[in-house]
Amino acid sequence: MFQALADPTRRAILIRLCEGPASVSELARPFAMSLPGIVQHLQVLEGSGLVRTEKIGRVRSCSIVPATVRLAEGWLSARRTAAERRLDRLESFLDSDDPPTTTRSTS
Amino acid sequence: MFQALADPTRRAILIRLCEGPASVSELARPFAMSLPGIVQHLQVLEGSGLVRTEKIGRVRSCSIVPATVRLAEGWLSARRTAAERRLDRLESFLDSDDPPTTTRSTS
DNA sequence: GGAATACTTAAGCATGTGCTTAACAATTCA
DNA sequence: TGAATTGTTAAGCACATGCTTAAGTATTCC
Repeated sequence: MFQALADPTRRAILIRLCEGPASVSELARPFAMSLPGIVQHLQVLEGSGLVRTEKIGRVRSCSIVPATVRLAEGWLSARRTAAERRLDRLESFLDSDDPPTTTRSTS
Repeated sequence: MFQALADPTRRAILIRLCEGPASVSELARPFAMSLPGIVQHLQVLEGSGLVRTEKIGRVRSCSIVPATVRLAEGWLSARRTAAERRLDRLESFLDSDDPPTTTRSTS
């Protein structure tokens, strides 16, 4: 998932898909890149679950999957809040003289 | 930033750093990987701004930078809400007969 | 049917990434 | 001082990644 987000072209494709579904060649138009190149990026995006595609007739329609984006978001949020929570505890420990609830070093 | 998050070892390092700062060799301990390998991952993490390091004496102390994590989170959040907003408009359009506020196709 | 459209597949190539080992600092401490 | 600890640098290697071109395969439209 983060692997899929790591490439600027793929992020640009995601940004475009926020405005609505698009065909492969519509997605390719803004880029100075061959169609197969774009298709390969789409495969990575689809493999990560960030994008869903459906072929109707000869045109493949691509759309973003918000739930998967939210998943990545949730991962980051969990880490960040854990880190911040720790910093908050540290801060309040430094501010007051009250003994903290639990620590191992200060027996 | 997403590039830095794309590697599982680096994500594991981040998870560890949520619990507090750690030295390079402390970070390396859980992994079946040489020290230089870990150092290289730390360089990527520091380059992305996700981790801050400071060398005191002969030990380098590494800590997570929540603000940068929040930045990545914000990027994802912006995309997701844009995509969801569009889907909500679509849904309410399908549910009611009221004309939507703005669209280009239905002049 | 036959030409145009919209992709798809396959192959190949240059560069990037993740890792290793080996050798080299720099710091601490007996 | 000199040995142990902690990290750094450099080189090299295997494999992954991002791209290309060339040649297919469906679909649609005339």
